[in-house]
Amino acid sequence: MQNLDHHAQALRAFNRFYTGRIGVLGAGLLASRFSLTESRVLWELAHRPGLSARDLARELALDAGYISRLLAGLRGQGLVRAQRSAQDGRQWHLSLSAAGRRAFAPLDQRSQAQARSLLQPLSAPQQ
Amino acid sequence: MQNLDHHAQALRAFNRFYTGRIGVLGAGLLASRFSLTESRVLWELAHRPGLSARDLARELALDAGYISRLLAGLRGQGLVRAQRSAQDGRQWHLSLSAAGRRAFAPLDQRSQAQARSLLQPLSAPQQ
DNA sequence: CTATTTACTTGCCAAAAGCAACCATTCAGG
DNA sequence: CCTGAATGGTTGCTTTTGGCAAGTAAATAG
Repeated sequence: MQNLDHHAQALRAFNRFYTGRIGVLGAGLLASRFSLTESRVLWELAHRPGLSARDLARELALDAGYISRLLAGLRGQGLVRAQRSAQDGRQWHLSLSAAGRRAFAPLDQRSQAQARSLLQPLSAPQQ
Repeated sequence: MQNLDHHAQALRAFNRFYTGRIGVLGAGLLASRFSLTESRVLWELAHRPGLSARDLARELALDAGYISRLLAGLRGQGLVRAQRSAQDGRQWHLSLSAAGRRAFAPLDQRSQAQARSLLQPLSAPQQ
């Protein structure tokens, strides 16, 4: 199921898990209308606008084709905007639209609220 | 499909995501013959023999039907044993066979121990 | 200018997992 | 003791998730 050449990225992802970003995402997700992976995409775009599809694929360790479809869906809902890169016409700089930010913001806030209780026990030695 | 189960579904998805990270990390080790969820099942049975299918479904936040199929597969491979409960003829007490322990031991040592410690804090506060 | 690489798309497919209907067993109330 | 509801598990079916490979357009190396 997973690709061997994603190894370095997987490690980065794991690091992010420890720094709390993934935990933050996960906590707030518990009331959203987005799928888990959609939320991960939205989170990335909310916090790092301008990423390309390929950046997302690497960052989230997902298949490029799958990302492409996800993004098509989010664009279709008017949540994500893409503008073609001036430097490289193959790339599209992605960002949340105003509607996307509106839709994602509550999710992110809920995340913050629960982040501590979720992440704190992680650092403690057991339980 | 809406309100009642949304929370549970999200939790399931989050759990998979959570463990998915760990799986990606230890991909080299875990990639062997077991899927991530199979590994979780094996871990539970390795450390808490005697659980029922329903216990597993709750513990791992997975669908009962899915668990049923997973277990059928593991039983079919001779890795898991089931004996009908004397107190309740509907239940089956599950445990690893000798072959199951042999097959799971290496995985357990490498990756699964930390997977468990990471998962632990999640189940209590979120549930 | 051509060949190759890169970013993304799309068709196809497999695995993962949920849902609902079902059977067998247990259990609770009359 | 019955009967109906709850519970544990199984099975048919479907959706979701995500990978792979082939294709297109754009960039870049030679």
